[in-house]
Amino acid sequence: MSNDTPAAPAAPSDFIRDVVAQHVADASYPKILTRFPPEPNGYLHIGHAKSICLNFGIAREFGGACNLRMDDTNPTKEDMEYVESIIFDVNWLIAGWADGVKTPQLFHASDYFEQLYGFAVTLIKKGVAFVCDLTGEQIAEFRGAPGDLGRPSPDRDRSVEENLDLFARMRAGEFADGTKTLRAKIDMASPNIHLRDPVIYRIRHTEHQATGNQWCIYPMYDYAHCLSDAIEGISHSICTLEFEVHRPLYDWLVDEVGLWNPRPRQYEFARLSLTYTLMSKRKLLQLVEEKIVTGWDDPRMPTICGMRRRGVTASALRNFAYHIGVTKYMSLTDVAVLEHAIREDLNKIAQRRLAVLRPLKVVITNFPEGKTEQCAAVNNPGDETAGTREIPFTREMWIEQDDFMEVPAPKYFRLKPGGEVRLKYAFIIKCDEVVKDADGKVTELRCTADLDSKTGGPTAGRKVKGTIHWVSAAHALDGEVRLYDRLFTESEPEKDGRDFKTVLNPHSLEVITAKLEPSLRDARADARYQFERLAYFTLDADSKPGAPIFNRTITLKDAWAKEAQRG
RNA sequence: UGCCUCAUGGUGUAAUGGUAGCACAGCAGACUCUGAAUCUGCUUGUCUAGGUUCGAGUCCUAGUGAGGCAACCA
Repeated sequence: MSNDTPAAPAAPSDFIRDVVAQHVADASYPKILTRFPPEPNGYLHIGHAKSICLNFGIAREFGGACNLRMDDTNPTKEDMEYVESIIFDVNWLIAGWADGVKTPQLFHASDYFEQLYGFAVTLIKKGVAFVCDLTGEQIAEFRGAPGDLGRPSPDRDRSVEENLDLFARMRAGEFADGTKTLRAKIDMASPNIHLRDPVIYRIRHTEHQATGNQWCIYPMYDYAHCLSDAIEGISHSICTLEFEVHRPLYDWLVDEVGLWNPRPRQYEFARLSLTYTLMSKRKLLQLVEEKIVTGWDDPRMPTICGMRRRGVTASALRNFAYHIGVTKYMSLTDVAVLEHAIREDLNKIAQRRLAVLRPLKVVITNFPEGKTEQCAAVNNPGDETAGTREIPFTREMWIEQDDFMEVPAPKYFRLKPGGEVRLKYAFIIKCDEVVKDADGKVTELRCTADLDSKTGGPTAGRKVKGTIHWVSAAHALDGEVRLYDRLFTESEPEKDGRDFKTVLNPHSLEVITAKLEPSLRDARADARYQFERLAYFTLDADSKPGAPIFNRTITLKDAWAKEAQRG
């Protein structure tokens, strides 16, 4: 019964949370510590949102914490721009929900380069790592294909002293890129290819986004990730399924360095796939570079910044993540689940407004010229505290073209010749006359209003089947409205290896000028609006004072569209 | 061809050897000054074949199907 932030939904049950719960029950770890470890080589998307919600959600539910860690071990692909966007997006997504469990400090794999170097020396001294002179091609060839056996590198039995010397000189910058690597000495005959003496350090004379020119050797993901987890005291290292085959290497490295008890363990879950959506960073980059979209934050992008600009709320994204669950099954989630989460959240918070997207002039012939009557409109029918506002009603009005049919379809109950309809929050009107231009196109409707039918009036209770929205022509504010739709016409854009560019939706963006109710002049960037009977909208950052631009987040469900299609 | 993993309605998930449930989608209906929301109801499922058990979606074996793994990427 409190007005505080709503209680967290009951923790969902999934195989990872089950493990964590067991570890909490057994007190296996002093504290549950997860981490979200993106590589700063691109913008975060809704697939990352799933992972963020999982990692921060577990920390939150089990009294733990979660580290945000830049997995920045490959300076050739990483950039500060991405670091900043990732920090912003994560904070936005968890704000008011799990910000309390986010470790204040920002972590980097690169914070540990010195320690990681030391561990590598330890491994060399133990005789389980060696410097290898093979080229990349040779390494691949010696590694062998799955099913075959690998062959050992000729350098595999170098002495500890020589390895130590060579590795130090690698660090000192004596060798060119690609001429030497440090490799773990594990098992060239392993059926798991990742165990066939994996490369753990390579030479890269490249400036690093965080460490500058301090290093010219950089650890590989497999080496850096598990040890970074261990250094931070991570209890549960949660990643996606493709790392499953890396787990034996993760365990081998942590155990060989051997400093941690309890030690971190890796768990894998299936990444998110969504219908009508591309998820790979590479493909999203392609959309940006080929200018199919306007940028990473184009409202059609499945990036967190794109969805935010589109008007999607963080809580909608979190609820979505909650609903789809966590498994090891490679599923394809219907984008309708996401859309439902968005509508559910927006329905609760959106301010209702009247706006006409495709205007048709209506003249109320029995309403005096020059007169303005204020109509009280509720801001949110589900939230009394949202209050009401006044909308001006005059003789000349805009209504939606779709809300009139000269020859009405079956079951159509909006305006038609001789028919009645209610103007929301105002009068019931009757269509007396249809005015057309030379081409026979309807240009104007002449109607009479039942002047007693306004809310509170004597005939206010009269039932008419249809209610439509409207805007006073004299008061209407012209505003740009960007109508976004899904980017692809096919639910699986890349099905059977098809090029997604062959199934782009040519109507994924339509820009129109709409007639807005005057109060929208004061629209706020942080608010969400529902243009009644149409869709949810949010103000775009491109807006200028007096020249608002609205992005359509998502349409309202439309039973009539379905019905009309059937007929 | 080797190794790893997964398989529950149309979709996503729950059921931890004991009545197969939830959500989305769909379909009906109620209500409605949003063809929205809300409410009610309905349809649809344990990949196959064996086995263990009083009892199997769950355990075992085999098969089938799907995904992953052979960057000095993560």
